[in-house]
Amino acid sequence: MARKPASGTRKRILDVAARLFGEHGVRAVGIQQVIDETGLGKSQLYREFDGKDDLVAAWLRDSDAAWWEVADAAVARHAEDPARQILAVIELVYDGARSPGFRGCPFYNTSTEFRDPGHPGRREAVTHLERLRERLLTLAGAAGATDPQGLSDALMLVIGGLYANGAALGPDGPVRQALTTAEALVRLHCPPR
Amino acid sequence: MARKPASGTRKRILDVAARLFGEHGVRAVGIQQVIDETGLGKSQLYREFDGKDDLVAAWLRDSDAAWWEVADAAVARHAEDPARQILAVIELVYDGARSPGFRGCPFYNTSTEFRDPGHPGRREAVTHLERLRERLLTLAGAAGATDPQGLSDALMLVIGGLYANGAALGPDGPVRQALTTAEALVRLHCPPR
DNA sequence: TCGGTCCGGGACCGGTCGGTCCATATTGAC
DNA sequence: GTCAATATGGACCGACCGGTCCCGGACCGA
Repeated sequence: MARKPASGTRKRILDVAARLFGEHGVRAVGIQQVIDETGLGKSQLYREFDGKDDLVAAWLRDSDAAWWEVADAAVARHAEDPARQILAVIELVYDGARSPGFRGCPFYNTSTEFRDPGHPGRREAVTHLERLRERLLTLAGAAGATDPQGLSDALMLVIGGLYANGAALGPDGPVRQALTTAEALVRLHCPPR
Repeated sequence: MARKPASGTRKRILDVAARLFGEHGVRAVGIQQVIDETGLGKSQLYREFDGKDDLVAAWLRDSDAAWWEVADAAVARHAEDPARQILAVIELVYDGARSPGFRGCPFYNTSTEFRDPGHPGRREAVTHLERLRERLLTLAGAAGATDPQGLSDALMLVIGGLYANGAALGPDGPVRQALTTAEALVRLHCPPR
C-alpha cells in the first residue's frame, strides 16, 4: 500500500464548483475549468464523482444543507413567534437577493438550466424547493393562518419573485418591496388573536 | 438575377429557434439543431443573423412584441377599470405558467443563462422586464394606488414567482395562489373610493 | 437556350465539451 | 534501502460547439 488517504480533496472540488456554478451557471462552466482552479488532476474529480451531473447534484445537496443551517438558526432566534419566524426566512432570502454580486438562487437557476425531470441536478433543486414549501406550510400553520397552504404558496411566490427579480433587475428592482409584501401577506392570512 | 426573393426565411428560422430555445433553453440548443429543423442551409442563418447571440436577441425581441400584443389586448378589454386591467395582466402570466408544458419565462430564463450584462440576449430580456415593470407602474397609478411603485414592484414579485415556481414545481405548486395573492395586493394598495 | 444568382448541403476550422486512461511520482511495508 | 501499490497530473479520446467557406444544382430573366 501507499500514499496519503486523500483528505480534503472532495471538499476542495466542491468549494470551487460552488463558486463557479453559482457565479456563471452550470452549463457555462466546464469540468476542465473546475479542475484547473482546484489545482488537482482530472482523475481526482472522477474518483470522487460519477460525472458532471453527479458533481452538480452534490453541489446542490451541500448548498441545501448549508442553507437550512442558516435558516434554522434564523428561525430558532424567534422560537416564540411563528409569524416572526416566517419573516425571518423571507429576510434571509431578501438579504441574499440584495447582496452585491447576486447571481440568482442555485436551485431555481439549475432547474431552469436542466429541464429534464430526471436530471440529478434538477431533482436536487426541486427537492430543496419542496422542502422549503413544506417548511413554510408548517410555520404558517403554527402562526395560526386560516389557510396555511395558501399562505405558504403566497410566500413561495414572493421568494421566487425575489430570486428572479434580484438576479435580473438587481437590488434596486422589485426586490425592494419584498419585506413589505411578505408582512402584508402574513397579516392578511393570520387573523388577530 | 435569379431565384426566389428569399421570402419567409427569417421568420422560419425564428419560429424554430423560438420553439427550441423556449423548450430546452438557449445554451442547450446548438445552431446545427436549429438549421436542421428549418430545412434551410447554414448560410441562410448567418446571412439573416450575425451569430447565435444575435439570433437569441432577435428571438426575444419577437417574443417581447408578441407578448405585448396579447397583453395590450387583454388590458384593452377592461378599459374602464385599471385595477381590473392589472389583474388581466397577472391572469395572462398565470395562464401561461399553468399551461401543460410550461418551461419558464424566456426573459427570466435567458437572463439566468447569460449573466454578462453586455450579452445581447440578456439586454433584451432585461429591457422587456423593465418595460413590464413600467407598465404596471402606470396601471397602478391609474388604479389609484397610494404607492404605485410599491404595488408595481409587489406585482413583479408575484409575476417572477409565478414563472419561477411554475417552471420548477409545476401547475400544482405555489402558482395556484397567484390570483388570490395579486387581488389581495391590489386591494391593499388601492384605497376604496 | 443560356448566363447569372441564389439556394441547400456539407466539408472544414479551431476550440471546448465530458470522460478515459496511462506514465509517473510518492508513499508505506518490510 | 528496496519494492510494490496507489494516488497523481495531464495527455488523449470522440463528439460537438459556433462559425466560415465552397460546391453543385435549381431557378430566374433575357
